[in-house]
Amino acid sequence: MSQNQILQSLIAENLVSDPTGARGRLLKEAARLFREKGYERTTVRDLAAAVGIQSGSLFHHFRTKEEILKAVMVETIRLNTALMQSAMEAADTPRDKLRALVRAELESINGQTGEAMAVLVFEWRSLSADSQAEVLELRDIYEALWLDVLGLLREQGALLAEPFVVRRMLTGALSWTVTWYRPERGGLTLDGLTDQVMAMLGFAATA
Amino acid sequence: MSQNQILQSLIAENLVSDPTGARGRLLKEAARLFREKGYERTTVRDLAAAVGIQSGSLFHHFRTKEEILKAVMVETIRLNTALMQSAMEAADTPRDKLRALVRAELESINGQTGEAMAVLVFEWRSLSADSQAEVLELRDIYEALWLDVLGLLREQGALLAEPFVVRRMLTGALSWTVTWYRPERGGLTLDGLTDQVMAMLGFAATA
DNA sequence: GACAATACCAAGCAAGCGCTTGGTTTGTAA
DNA sequence: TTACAAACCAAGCGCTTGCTTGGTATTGTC
Repeated sequence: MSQNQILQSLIAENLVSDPTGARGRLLKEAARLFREKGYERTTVRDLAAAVGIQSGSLFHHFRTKEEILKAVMVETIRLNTALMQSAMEAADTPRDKLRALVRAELESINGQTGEAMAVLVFEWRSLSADSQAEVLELRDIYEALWLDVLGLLREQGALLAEPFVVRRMLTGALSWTVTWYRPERGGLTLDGLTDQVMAMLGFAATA
Repeated sequence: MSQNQILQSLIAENLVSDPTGARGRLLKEAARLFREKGYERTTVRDLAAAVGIQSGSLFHHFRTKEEILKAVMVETIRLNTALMQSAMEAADTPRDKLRALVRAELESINGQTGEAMAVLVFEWRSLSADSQAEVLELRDIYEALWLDVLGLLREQGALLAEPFVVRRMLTGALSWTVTWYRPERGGLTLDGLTDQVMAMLGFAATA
């Protein structure tokens, strides 16, 4: 299934908003602004202006500002969980599955959903405790994908460190790319970057 | 030189504030609050209350709230650069130097200066562009320490990936530990965590 | 073409924000 | 004891914030 097909089916199931609709457009702009200026520094007036309405009109679509932040996070996780699952299923060996996961996460961080992913990392504390708990549940689903694959590699002896530690290190390392990786300037492509990550873990690049 | 000796000499040179003095205590509380609630959500009234003065009195010590954030970051970098330099010089082989750097960075992130280090990572955007430039200059000094060591290992063939990529991945991975590593509960010590990081990079633990 | 429901606007409220002001206390040294 | 600066307080100003309110277009449905 292509990336776009996955997105379409999630929209059909009402799990993520159509980016061409009013709600979807707002969430996209919100992700951009939250990443650019941070959640706190982004005012409801900024958000409204970004989609061309009055600030008060926002509250017809969302009850609070925080609900917007939460929606950005929830929808991002839903989309990326689906993308990862699909990427992983397409690979055969544990090693290739790991590469697929790394590649997929790098893509979600540095591609279309990059702004929303950065928000997920950097604006976590701005969520209320209740919302944090809800979002965490969703995250667990796709963390399990990683741990399964890393566990297999560990059994094979291809990994010297503990799977749960490696996953957490990779979470940090891959998220952090958002602060420095610029594919447009400089020769490192997404596949090249994926190779570098695999090499760092001791897996030589495939031909 | 012990950690404490390094701190004392920096205080003597007026490069960091004495943590027992008024300014030092404020910076320590500021780091705690900034990390706990974020810079924007921390009010000058919070900061003042934390050291037992009125909010207006803060501005006798600092001209603006942002100046407090900047001071937290600057002093943290100064201290940690000194600590890293010292840790690295004590090691002999490139491999041991790398381990010393990893261990030192994990300690600064998860030890005494942990709150300030977390602020450095998560509140970066709250600094004005001018302040960012100033702080970046300081960072470059200790980034060079890492790149030197990683470059040596690369030449030796002990590292499969590019030094600058590895350093950036490690920055993310090690910073991220602040969100999950809890030495007090759970058996993983700081040395154990350091071993795990080295193992992830393909370096087996020494006896 | 009537009628809801949905989407929006214009205006502004109450609270909280960073910071300023004018004046008082405290520490230090001659 | 006096002199003076550093450290602090009490009060509050001007502004921005998230959000509410009462009303008006716009849209889809039969």
